[in-house]
Amino acid sequence: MKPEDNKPDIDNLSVDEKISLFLKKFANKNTSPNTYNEQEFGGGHRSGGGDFYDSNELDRLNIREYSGVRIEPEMYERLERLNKIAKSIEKKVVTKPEQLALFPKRDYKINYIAELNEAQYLAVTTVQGPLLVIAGAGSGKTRTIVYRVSYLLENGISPEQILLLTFTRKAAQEMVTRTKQLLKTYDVDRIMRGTYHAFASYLLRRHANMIGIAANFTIIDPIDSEDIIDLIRNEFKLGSKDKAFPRKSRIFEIISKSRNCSQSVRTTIMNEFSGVMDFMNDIELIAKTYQQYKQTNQILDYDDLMETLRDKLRDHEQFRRLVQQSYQYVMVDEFQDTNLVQKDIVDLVAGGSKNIMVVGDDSQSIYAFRGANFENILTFPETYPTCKVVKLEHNYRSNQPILAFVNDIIRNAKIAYPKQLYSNNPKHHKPLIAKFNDQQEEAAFIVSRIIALREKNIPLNQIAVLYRSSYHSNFIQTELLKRGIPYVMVGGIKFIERSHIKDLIAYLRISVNPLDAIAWNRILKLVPGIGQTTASKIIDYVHNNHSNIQFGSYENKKFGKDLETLGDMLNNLGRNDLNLPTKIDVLRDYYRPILKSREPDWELRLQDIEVIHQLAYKYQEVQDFLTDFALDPPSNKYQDAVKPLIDESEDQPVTLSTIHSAKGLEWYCVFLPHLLDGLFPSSRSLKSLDQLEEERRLFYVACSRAEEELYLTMPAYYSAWDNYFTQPSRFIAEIQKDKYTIWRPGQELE
DNA sequence: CGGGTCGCATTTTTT
DNA sequence: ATGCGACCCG
Repeated sequence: MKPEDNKPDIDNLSVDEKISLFLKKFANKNTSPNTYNEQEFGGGHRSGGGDFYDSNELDRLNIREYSGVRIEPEMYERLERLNKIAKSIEKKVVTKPEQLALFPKRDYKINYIAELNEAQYLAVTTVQGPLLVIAGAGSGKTRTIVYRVSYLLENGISPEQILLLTFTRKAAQEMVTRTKQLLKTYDVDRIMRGTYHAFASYLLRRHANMIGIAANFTIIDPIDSEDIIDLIRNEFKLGSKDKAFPRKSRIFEIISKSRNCSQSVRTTIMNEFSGVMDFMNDIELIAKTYQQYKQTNQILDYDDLMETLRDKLRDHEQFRRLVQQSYQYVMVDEFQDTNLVQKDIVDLVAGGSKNIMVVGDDSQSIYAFRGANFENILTFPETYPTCKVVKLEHNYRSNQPILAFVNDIIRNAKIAYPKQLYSNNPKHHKPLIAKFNDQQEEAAFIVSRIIALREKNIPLNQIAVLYRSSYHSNFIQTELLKRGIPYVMVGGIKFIERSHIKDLIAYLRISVNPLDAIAWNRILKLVPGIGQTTASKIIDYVHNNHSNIQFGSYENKKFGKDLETLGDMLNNLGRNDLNLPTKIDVLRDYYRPILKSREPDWELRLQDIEVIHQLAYKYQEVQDFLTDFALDPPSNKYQDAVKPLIDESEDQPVTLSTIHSAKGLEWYCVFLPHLLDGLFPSSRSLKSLDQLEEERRLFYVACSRAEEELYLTMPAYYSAWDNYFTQPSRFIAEIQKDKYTIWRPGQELE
């Protein structure tokens, strides 16, 4: 049967059937003779239960059989320079607490010496001057920060003087919550803490007058940014004929990357996006116009928040002094993930007191693709020559065999601070590596192990399946559904990015700022009869009308009535006597028919709006609500609220997550599927040493999430659109063979 | 000018 | 499957 025969019925197929259809399609695919190995697969046809790969393959893994990455001469220089710095820190490592306890001895509520290990104690009590804390995976990093905050408070530092910068709101909140538990009598809530972006938005709004910017600027997310780029491209009629012209998402990626790395668009394209070199001038034009557009419309995107704060701190002396005086003790979490602009901000804020502590693990830097510069942490000792260094290497998470495996991953890294994690937990077996005939068998193995664990009374929420890319979860999901195991997915599609949520937010944005052209453009096009051209005209009209929301000159058009209804609704949203939940009610009544006419699953989407409604009770001001929504795209909590995949059993769900979203978390047992070379490391990363190194760090992050059990699995083959992968990941091949166990088909596990 | 339909390319990771 | 852009008709 040809897949095409089924096309009309595809919606009626079960997930399983759909997947098997896909498989058939892939099996018929012509594959390049270079990568496809006839021998191993018996010509690609399965003929009943046998194994189609050489089961001894895992025994023979050898890193020399993998094609290496080309390394340019200047790369060697860089490696040498960085490794020199990395090694030099050994001289700065502090060992003696007595010299550093600068505060007078006093009665502490907390027995710091007893409750912390030696390295943690040093990190906690070294509070004057710059300090670099290299915190290996699972080494009690959060605990150290929490105790350090307590230590400062107990020594009479007022909470307002402490600044705690993190990458997620969750991390910031967790630290404060734990500090509160530790120290009940202090006003911990007055500590200034939050994400870089929240901190920037707070400072910029609060001191807007002083630094000469409008206090009511709009913060836009990347989707809005792409919309602006689209507008610009249409305006200039760029690339309308040329199929190869990059999409708005790619253009935005380039612009953002160039800004995060503080380099020109031209340089960025030449170095990292050579595929769009032909459109260099057009992209530069778009980038320039994009910046101007935001400026005229008082809009800041994520990168603007960072850049504006950096620039104002650098150039405005009064502002800088004020900020420096406000925050005498600065602590920065996950420093390896900062980009150049964020590093500048940190340096500027801490430039007065120089009481700055950065915590991070260079081996866990996995965000270079969006501009994170892990050299920031490596070069910290250069920026602050007098800095002290503490290394946290005692791991409280994983057992010794897993740590031995994890240490061996980092041994293969080309650049890293030297470190060896160790643990007092010697029990349990080595990580297990297994290969299967196909993805289904792999998934079946994983799920049966999950069931076995549950029978051993390991709660399901102590188990995670972590993968390189979100689409790698398909087979696992299918299998979990089939066997009735509840699960939650972390990462993936973001709630905030769904179009109906964006629509709702756009209405609210206009009620706060009637000059918000992006929001106007979005919602005007929802009115039947209004397209791009008319929308632009109406936006101009509103601007020239001193931003009064009324459409007098359009009342005779065929959409005049609808426009009037929209205007009335927006005016209601702007009323001061209605609270936010009531406004959402108004909004929902207006929006429901629009949604119904546009989306077949409108009822489901309406439920999402109910979630917004619930959230709205927490806010007094629409502005605050919008700021939070723009800065803290809350993916996880909404999925919790919506969670369609979990049945109502009392079972806690298994976690499915991308490795990126799993950072900082831990589970009793972790499965890493799809470990084929080309998938992980991704074939796209094999072009440069930097990218390959980052993939390895990602592998390190993944493996170090496991407390007691770690399973590394792979199917015998994987076909992608243009590629075919069969070789186990090189990251396994480069590990010493005594660090893991190979599973043989049919072998029983305890 | 708006809106529907068709065909094409597309998947890395996301605060 | 999906989203985006090109193309065409009213």
